[in-house]
Amino acid sequence: MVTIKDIAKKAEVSITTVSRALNNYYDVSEATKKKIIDIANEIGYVPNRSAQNLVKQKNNTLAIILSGLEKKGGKDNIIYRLLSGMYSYAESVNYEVVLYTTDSAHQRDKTYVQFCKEHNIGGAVLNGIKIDDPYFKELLQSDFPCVLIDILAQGKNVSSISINNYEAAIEATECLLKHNHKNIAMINGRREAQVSIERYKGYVEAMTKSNIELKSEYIVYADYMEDKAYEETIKLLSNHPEITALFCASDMMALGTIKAINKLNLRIPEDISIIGFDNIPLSEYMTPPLTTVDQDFYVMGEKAAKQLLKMIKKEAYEKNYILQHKLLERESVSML
Amino acid sequence: MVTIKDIAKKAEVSITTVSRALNNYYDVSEATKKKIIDIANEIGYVPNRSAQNLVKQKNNTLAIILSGLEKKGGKDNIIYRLLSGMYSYAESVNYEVVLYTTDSAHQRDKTYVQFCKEHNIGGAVLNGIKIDDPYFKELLQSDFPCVLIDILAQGKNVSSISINNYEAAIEATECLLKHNHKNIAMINGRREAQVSIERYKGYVEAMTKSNIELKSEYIVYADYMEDKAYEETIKLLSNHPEITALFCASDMMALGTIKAINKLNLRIPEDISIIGFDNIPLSEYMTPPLTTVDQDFYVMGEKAAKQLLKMIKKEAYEKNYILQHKLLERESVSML
DNA sequence: TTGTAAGCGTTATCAG
DNA sequence: CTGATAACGCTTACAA
Repeated sequence: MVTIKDIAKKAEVSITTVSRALNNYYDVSEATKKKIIDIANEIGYVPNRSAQNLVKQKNNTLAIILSGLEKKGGKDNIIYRLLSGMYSYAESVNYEVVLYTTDSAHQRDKTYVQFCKEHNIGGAVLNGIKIDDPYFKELLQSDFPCVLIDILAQGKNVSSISINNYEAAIEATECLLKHNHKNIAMINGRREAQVSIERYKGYVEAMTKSNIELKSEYIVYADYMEDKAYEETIKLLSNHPEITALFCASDMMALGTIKAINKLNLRIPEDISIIGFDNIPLSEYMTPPLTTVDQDFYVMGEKAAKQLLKMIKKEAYEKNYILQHKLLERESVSML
Repeated sequence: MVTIKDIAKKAEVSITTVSRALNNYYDVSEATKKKIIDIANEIGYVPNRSAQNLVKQKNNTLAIILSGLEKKGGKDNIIYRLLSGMYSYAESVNYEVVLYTTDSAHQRDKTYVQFCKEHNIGGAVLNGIKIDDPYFKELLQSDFPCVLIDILAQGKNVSSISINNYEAAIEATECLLKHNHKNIAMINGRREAQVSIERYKGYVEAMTKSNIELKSEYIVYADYMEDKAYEETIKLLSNHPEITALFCASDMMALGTIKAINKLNLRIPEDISIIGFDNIPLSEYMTPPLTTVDQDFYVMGEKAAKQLLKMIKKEAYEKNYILQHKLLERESVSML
């Protein structure tokens, strides 16, 4: 390994001078600076991050904590887009990103806080974490800056980023309403998840505003899972053949729902209209192309990193940042 | 920050003893060990990775070097699956994974070798790197262990992992042949890419074995890009209406091809049969579901990490590891 | 403009 | 079984 010592020896100066030259300090003569840099390049010197991080008590790295990188997951491309956006911004400000998952945490029995301390993390972006995860709570109580995706922030060093799920759900439901549907069911995600609650509220609001009586049997929960949505839809439509439209709280669930509808020999959108949420890449390739609410996860990742940096640098930041969403009307909804 | 010093003070022992107790050395009494561990937990001690890495001259981390995390990319889910597999294995052996991209490299003007040295990387898995990338060449010549995805290994500390692209292409082409197609065109990737070359050879072999004359006009290159495949297909089918089947070297290109076929008012598979490559999540949801060659990128990522670890530990490893592929016959190919 | 020396948190060597 | 002490590669007062 080539170290500044080697450079110092070769340049016949002290390691201090080398360090200063390499870090572009003001108080070193042009001549020596040039000599040192030349030698450094010549012998292929690369600074040792561990040593740097040890001595400077901080470390230009951000963590992204995810619920898991699953073998079968990733179909929705959400994590990929979040990650890309985050990397892109982090890179532009010379930060690095490390990834940690709840799986690893529980497998290694290392809490998020431990992970962050160990790696001298500046702050973390969290996605897909369940709010009752004890490690999550611990992290929020620590004073690591955290940006939560899709969960409203509470706590002193915490901020959040999401779209306005309530409004988006209203728009989605109203789209169905506008097409004269009245018996509209909702395939929701998880009862406890904030996004699900918001989307449910939006659905309720739109229905109520149109003076349509709510039926609790029309609301089912499928944990954002394709398979479960399939099963729930089969049950739902078998028991309630009067239903003509379905609002799914995620495109992944819409996928399962569509399978169920096909299985029941019903047609989309002739018999059943369907609207999704997220705009996953698949959605535009489905038959028919899925009408859905677009969320730009790439931008969300970027913003999250940006937000985190502000928090780290103690600059002003928005506690709950709202991103624009967009209803994409494709072909899975038809007039009744 | 809580350090071993703090623990030492509280336990009234030396830091040496603390270190030994925490690292579970044999030569420390049960009593003191317990005391130390209790105190460590009590005051929330977390080891400092930078310090550990500095003193132990190695670092349990692996790099994955990718061609880029693009805003619009990731639709094929390949990187996600590779990453998941790699993380999964790395985790099981207590290694960490850091990610680096060619984008960052060129943007920051930091070569892969520099990145690896800086981070004290044990070895790297590379995917999607162009073989004429100078940083890539430099890395191969350094003695960092490298595992290449889809590029045959040459060099002393380099190994590779891929499916048998030649065989797979034969199977794919034969599938078309078996359905009585003769005018079979190929939408290939990049002329210089090894996988493209192998797949091309397989196509040629299958065609030749069936005594079908090869036509160079039937081979087009679309850089693995959806849009380009669209354009090339339009041109190809317009100029050669006798073509009845298309072998696409990737599902992403098949996507573009399908769009083109629809645009030309032809039907799949009645007018044109089509076969893809990769088995991306989208492929089974297309209309009709795409017949394609399945590659298990999750397992590929796992194996790559496993291979890398063997190399790092100087154990025996296979120079070119071949993974199983599988032809998935769905509904985009029909009998002529 | 340059050098000396201390120190970051940890592990490892060696002596007791 | 335990403790001084050096060392890892680097930055940063402070001194010259």
